[in-house]
Amino acid sequence: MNVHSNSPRVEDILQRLRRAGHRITPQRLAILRAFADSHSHPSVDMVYAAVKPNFPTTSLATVYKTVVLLKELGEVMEIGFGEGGNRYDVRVPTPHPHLVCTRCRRILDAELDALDHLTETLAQSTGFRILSHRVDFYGICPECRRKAAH
Amino acid sequence: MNVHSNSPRVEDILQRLRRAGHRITPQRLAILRAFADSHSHPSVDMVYAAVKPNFPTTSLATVYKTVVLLKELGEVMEIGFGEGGNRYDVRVPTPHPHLVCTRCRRILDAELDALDHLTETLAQSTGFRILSHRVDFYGICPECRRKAAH
DNA sequence: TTAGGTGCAAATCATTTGCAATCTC
DNA sequence: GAGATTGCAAATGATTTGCACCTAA
Repeated sequence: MNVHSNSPRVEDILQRLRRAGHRITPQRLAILRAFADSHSHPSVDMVYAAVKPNFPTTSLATVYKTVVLLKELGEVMEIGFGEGGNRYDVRVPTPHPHLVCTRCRRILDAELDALDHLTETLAQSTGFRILSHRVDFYGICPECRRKAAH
Repeated sequence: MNVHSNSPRVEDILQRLRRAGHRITPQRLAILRAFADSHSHPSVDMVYAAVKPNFPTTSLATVYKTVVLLKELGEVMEIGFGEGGNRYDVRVPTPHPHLVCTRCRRILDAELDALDHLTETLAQSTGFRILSHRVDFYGICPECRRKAAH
């Protein structure tokens, strides 16, 4: 992705930012691009590291503030991890299952059609009004398994 | 539960502590009891608060150190929460689904027989070796729903 | 022009750690 | 008595906040 074109997802967010009365600063644009370009689920530090080379004056605090803003607008979903900081999903900012490799720390999206049905069953049997979920599977990704086998 | 008898779960853990060469200090005993007595999934602060009245000299650091020890021994499972600290499960210290009330912060265990089958399907379709999971449903518990309806 | 945004540095909050004093085995 | 454990206080690491300066609209 070159520096002068935005992905549809970035344009999308930019539009909503403007509509909500927020300003498009060069820092924000760079942070948005870093988020959208990241095919994994980046941490704040990863985004910061990706932004700094193109925009050396950007501060970590600004990345954090931008993340807060994007969370408020629902454009980013936070996945809480104890170690090494939270990770974020800009591509699919709604609850969905993840596959987390505990070796390389990569996070992949997973398909699990059965989940909706499961949620409903659980709601009925417990009386809970279920509004959201967090479904993460931890293990070793195919790549790391291959490496481990020499 | 009075101060002089231990639940089977506490006796269980005490035995394994001794067997692993760890000492049974009064602080540890009090912390273990607080963990086991708590029918919800307590945070370190909750355990600390429960221990202090009976054992005023106990320090937070000791509670933390005991938690580390219990985690290492597999007697306690940590459930990571960003806000307000992690929560712990001593009763069922292996991965299982939870129902989390976002209003009263209560955490309940859930039954979900379908999960094992689901995990296996996911492992096959993705090539991941799945070793663990974290399945949490967030919502409003029956009690909080009742209160909300006057 | 002027609110909103940035960046520094200091403040938080949960958790960990170093270490001398104190206990359990 | 020896080595593990405690408890204080200081260190850590992620995140937040206060505030003077800056800049997009």
